[in-house]
Amino acid sequence: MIGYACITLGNSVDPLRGCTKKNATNETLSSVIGHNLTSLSQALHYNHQNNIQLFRISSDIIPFGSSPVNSLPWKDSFGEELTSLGELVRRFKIRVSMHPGQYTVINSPHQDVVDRAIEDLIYHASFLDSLSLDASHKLILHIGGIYNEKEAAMDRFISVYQYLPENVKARLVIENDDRLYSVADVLAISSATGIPVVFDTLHHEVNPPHQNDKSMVEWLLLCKNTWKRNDGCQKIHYSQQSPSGKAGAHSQTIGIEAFLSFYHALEQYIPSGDLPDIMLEVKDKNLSAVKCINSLAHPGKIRTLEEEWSRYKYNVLEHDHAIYLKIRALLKDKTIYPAVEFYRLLEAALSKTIRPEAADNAAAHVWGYMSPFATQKEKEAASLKLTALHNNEISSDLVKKFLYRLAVKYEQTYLLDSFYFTF
DNA sequence: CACCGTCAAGTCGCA
DNA sequence: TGCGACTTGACGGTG
Repeated sequence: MIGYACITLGNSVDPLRGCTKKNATNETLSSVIGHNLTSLSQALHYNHQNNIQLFRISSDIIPFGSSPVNSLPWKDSFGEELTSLGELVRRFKIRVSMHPGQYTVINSPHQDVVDRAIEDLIYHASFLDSLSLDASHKLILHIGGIYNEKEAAMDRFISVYQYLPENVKARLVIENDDRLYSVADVLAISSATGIPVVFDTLHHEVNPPHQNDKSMVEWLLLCKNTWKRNDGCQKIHYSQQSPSGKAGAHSQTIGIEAFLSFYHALEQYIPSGDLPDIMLEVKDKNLSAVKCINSLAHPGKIRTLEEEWSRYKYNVLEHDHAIYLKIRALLKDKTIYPAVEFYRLLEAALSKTIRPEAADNAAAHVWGYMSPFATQKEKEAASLKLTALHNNEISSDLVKKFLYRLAVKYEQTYLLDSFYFTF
């Protein structure tokens, strides 16, 4: 399976809400939780409709879930919602996970930090428990800090682990990070504790073991051995270096070519029924998940690519008119399934900078959906905005927001389902 | 309504 | 001892 983390781009899932500590009244918390559970339900439906069976639930689903700031008995007051969310997860056969961030540290020398970290793990595990999910739905944790003494810090991790509640231990898996604990370190902790290891490809590239005597696939296979029957199949994190960012920064999108060569390398060592679940960590989230899934579909349907094209076409148009025409031509032949070539062209277009004339052209196409219904006032506003965009006097974001409001008003679902307003 | 500083968390490097 | 950087997306106050 291939999946993505926390956020579903596009217009089919309402973003999660949050609040600050000082605004965290019971009323606010309750309304945010209600909203967020609805959002999760939307995400599960989106994933199901798009053949995505791997999804990370955001730690922010319950604001201040492990803090005294939130004393709401949310498991009870949202019991029905949680039960039906769990049913959805099982019905859709989606494997979910949660991933406390870098600030949840159980190997700290400070007892209060450890206590809060344990509370945080309990919160995460109890959220998954509240959905009645089995132990293959995991909780991913980094090892923590080093504190000038790595051996001792690793020992502390191991001894704290022993005393974690059973429902946390049943779900806990550990991951190599991009600075401190390499896959070799994490495997050492795994052999002392039996905790399964999530292999993170980019962290491994940025922070390889000191004695790096193995290929990436060999390390990945060692991690595979740490997954036992009840844990479900091996999970890994896959991401690519952002060309513009610092080392370890995630890319905007998953480059399909590099992804496929990685995947095909795995296929040479692992039988197809036993390949790991791959969590993509990437800025464009579900968009890359769909891309990778479609690119691996072996008898793929051209219809799937046509639907993808309908979502991306105006984004492509505003980046590169020539590629827009190329993709249109590529999808003319309904007897083939040119997924990889399609995404290659898509990536080529979207990586180009937008020129004002092209942005104007795309906006004019989009405006064409609304213009038959628009009021005189809206027509005048549109004309002004499009001209200003053409002359590079206003940002295309501004024009998109204007067009988005009209698309909502006139219920242009074709546009609302597209990514034109997304990025 | 656009903009941008702030918020949460813990560690680590550097004064 | 203390402070800023690091990370992330949304909040929330300002203009």
